[in-house]
Amino acid sequence: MNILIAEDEKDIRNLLAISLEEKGYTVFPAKNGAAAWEIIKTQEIHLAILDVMMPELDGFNLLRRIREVSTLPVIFLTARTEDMDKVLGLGLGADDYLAKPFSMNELAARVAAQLRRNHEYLNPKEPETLSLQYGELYIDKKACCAYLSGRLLELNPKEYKLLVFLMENPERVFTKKQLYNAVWGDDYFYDDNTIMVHISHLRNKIEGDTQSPEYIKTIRGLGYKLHKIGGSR
Amino acid sequence: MNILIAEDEKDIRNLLAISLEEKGYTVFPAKNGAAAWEIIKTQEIHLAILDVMMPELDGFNLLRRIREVSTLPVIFLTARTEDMDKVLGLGLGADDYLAKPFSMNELAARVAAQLRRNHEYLNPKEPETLSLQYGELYIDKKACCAYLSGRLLELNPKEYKLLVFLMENPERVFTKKQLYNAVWGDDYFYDDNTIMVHISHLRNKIEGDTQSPEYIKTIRGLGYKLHKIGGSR
DNA sequence: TTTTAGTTTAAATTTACCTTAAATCGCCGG
DNA sequence: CCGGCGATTTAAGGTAAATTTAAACTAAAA
Repeated sequence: MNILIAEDEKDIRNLLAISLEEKGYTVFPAKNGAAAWEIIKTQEIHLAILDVMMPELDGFNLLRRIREVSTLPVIFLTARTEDMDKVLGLGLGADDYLAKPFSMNELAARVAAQLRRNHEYLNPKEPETLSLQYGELYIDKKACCAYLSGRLLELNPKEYKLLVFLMENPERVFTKKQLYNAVWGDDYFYDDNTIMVHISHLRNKIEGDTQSPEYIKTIRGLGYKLHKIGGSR
Repeated sequence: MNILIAEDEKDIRNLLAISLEEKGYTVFPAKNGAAAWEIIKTQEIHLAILDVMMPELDGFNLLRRIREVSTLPVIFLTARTEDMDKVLGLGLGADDYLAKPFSMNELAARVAAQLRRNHEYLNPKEPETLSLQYGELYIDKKACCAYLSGRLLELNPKEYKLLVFLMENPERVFTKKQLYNAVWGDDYFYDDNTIMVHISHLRNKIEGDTQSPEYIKTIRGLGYKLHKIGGSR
């Protein structure tokens, strides 16, 4: 895995580089945004760590440029909380951010999380299962159709995606945010309520009794999961 | 939180000790590496601040020795930049470093960051176990389900988190405050009673006889622990 | 015995969730 | 460019469950 580090302070840059190399990553250090951009154009980079404030080309504008051509995962570093708000506010598509001072453990964890996430995204589930089944539910992915007890369900696109995602990962609890991420693709305009309404709609179409759902279970305080068939509770 | 300070210069050592004690930490000062090592072996230390140059046993070798037995967070202090490079170059696993002279605020921030980080999950090296087992208790973290003797337990979110935390650290005594921080997060207003009530609820669900609990033991004056199976008291 | 620490229960409060309806968005045809 | 339609989001009110508070009780230490 190749990681780009754009950071103007030498000590921090070295600390980051060495720590990440220890973890087995290949590191490409850059001392300003312009140098970073050169590296991105010429190397295959899998994740970028950008300082917000840098000479030549600052983190914001570098990210903007990156986003014009790719969805490379980007983690922002910043010393000031106002910058943080700005990162979020601009909605430029930073995948994560970290306030200085931070610990190497923390950074390493975030890096691993981003790479893992991106990896899952790039290699979504084994050689494409084209149909899914769970109890009386059946999905034909080629035709994008869902059936309940052999009868076609009229699902809207979001409802369909939600159901597919849950059926691909049965028994596993997802937070609303995770579901939003999986179905909508990002989490910038995320709102709890949206997910809840869609879950409600979906239940109305697949559950016999929405009061005690057979398929989509609520795990209070956590999220939802596709529930084991025949299980209690 | 217990912090070890290994620093040979008396003035600096005292300054550090006093400042950190002011912030509410318990400080264990040592005037050389050998003394520090004795403290580490006998006390429960949560973070170590090591000077690089010390008589008897220098910071590098002390860290090496520490790393053979634990993942204790370590912050290095050094006056010379060459030492800094050495800290990094050796890849010994220092979590952070600080160049002298430094501000107390800076150090306090780094200390807090390390402790926070370490507290979030006590075993950052473990590749997160997805299931936990202890006696007749079993937890499936992916599905967020707890079972007793194969039967599903209906736990509330806080009860669930509490049980997970205890099962991830069996045999270790936690104060009520530590448990509270682990489950609720550090920055909520803490109240003894809350923890006690939740422990009570949890016991009602997992203990056959709440009068002589088999799993969650009370250690009077200290806190609670997940008790060794079959052990007495 | 007195004091302190822990347990338990029930009531009060807060939070999270569900549902419905209305508002908004985005696309297609006229 | 406009109107209409389906899909999606926002908003509000209701409800149930989880959490906290409070108080009475019990056991252990001093």
